[in-house]
Amino acid sequence: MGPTSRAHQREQTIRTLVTEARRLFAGRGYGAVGLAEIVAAAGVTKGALYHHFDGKAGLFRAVLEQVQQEVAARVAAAAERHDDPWERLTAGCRAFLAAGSDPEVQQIMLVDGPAVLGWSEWRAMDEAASARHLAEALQGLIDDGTIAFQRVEPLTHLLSGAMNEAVLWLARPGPDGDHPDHPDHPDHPDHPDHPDHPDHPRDLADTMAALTRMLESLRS
Amino acid sequence: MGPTSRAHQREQTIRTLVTEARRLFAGRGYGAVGLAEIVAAAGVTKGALYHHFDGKAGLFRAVLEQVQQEVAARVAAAAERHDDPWERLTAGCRAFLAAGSDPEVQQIMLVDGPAVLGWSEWRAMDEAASARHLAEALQGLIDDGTIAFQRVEPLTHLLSGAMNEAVLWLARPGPDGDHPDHPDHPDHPDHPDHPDHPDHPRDLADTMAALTRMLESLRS
DNA sequence: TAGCGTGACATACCGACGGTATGTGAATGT
DNA sequence: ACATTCACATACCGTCGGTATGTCACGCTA
Repeated sequence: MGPTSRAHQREQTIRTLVTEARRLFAGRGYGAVGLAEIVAAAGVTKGALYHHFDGKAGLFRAVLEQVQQEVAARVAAAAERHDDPWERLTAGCRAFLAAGSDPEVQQIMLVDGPAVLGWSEWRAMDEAASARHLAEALQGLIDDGTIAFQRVEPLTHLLSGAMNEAVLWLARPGPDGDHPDHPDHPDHPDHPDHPDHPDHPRDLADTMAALTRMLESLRS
Repeated sequence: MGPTSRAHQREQTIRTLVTEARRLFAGRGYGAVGLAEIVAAAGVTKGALYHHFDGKAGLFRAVLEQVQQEVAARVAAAAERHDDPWERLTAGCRAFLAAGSDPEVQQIMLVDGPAVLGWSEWRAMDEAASARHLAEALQGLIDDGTIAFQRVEPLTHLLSGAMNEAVLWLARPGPDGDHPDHPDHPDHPDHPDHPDHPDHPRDLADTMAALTRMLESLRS
């Protein structure tokens, strides 16, 4: 079975640590989770954690990196299913809003990320993971004249910020408690009436419509 | 001089505590500032702090409330200098981007706020302070047909998020260190006279231009 | 294959921090 | 005047992030 080689053990420990930390950070936020809880869930001790990461923030950085990679992958996959640059952009935005429905994305990537690592480092990581693709897509549309000539950076940050906030708003808890403490998954949805978690199912569509209108308006 | 009445002492202590906490939180972030440092700067002890606030987060809440009030006041003041609803909106947005040049606004209101109090409470406070005015302005423009008919909430959050991110991006440190550690108070109490800095003077103009274009595009 | 260096942890411990319980003296109502 | 309450100060506690040190298995070399 699993060969107990050094490299394998190392990788295994790191993976478990990141996975459990991700689960706990997403559930109760960075500040409310202690290292003791993390290492207990991972079945190791603090010694192991500090052997592989430089402290709590370092572990969080690894978690954030993983989350960002996954979001970026989902967005890229959605974009690549289209050929027209404009379609690629809108599809990517749609995929981002959809990916944000994951509570892990909201809490780790959008709420705790900037506060724990500082805004500039968070921005740099987001840039490397996904904002770069957004900027490239926009630049392409500017170059071929699809949207009005302008610098990409301001536009990129405006759109990026708009979508980040939209993700958090879309995930807001409904009138009833959405996840009082743990986003646990009981087999029975509260209201079997409606399909699934969009508390306000029209919000996603309306938000995407407004976003599309904003993008559309940039056409020259 | 100061009448040493109970109410006066109370108010004085609270004000000093909030002021010093605001300065320290803005300078090094919520997590890096201890209560001991705050109460020492305010010239009181932890007993006083816990007598007036319910813990560190409670003090931060009071600080955030103050910062949000000030930003909202500046935005409102800028908006009220115009009569045309459209001008009021754009002027308000411009004032918000300018108000964000204050490092206290960036760190306290935009970075630590959501992480410390949780996104939903932060959102509720922002809603009460300023986002409500944005929503009302947009609703007015929708009602009189200036911009396309649509729900206000998605639009409000998209614009709010866009501007929040824009503020942080505009304040990014230049190639040289902007504020090595302490952006601590120069002798000039608040605004030197110009909002301040821009490391990249064209960024603010370009961002405002892009934002205006986005708004303009919503016209029906 | 015996030995040995190194990597991958576990254990024990420390200082600091957020929070609480209790004491105290001045201001205030009666 | 006296009692009460308020606005703190003091002393203390549990927990947490971080560190120093110990230990044992793996893997390379001779």
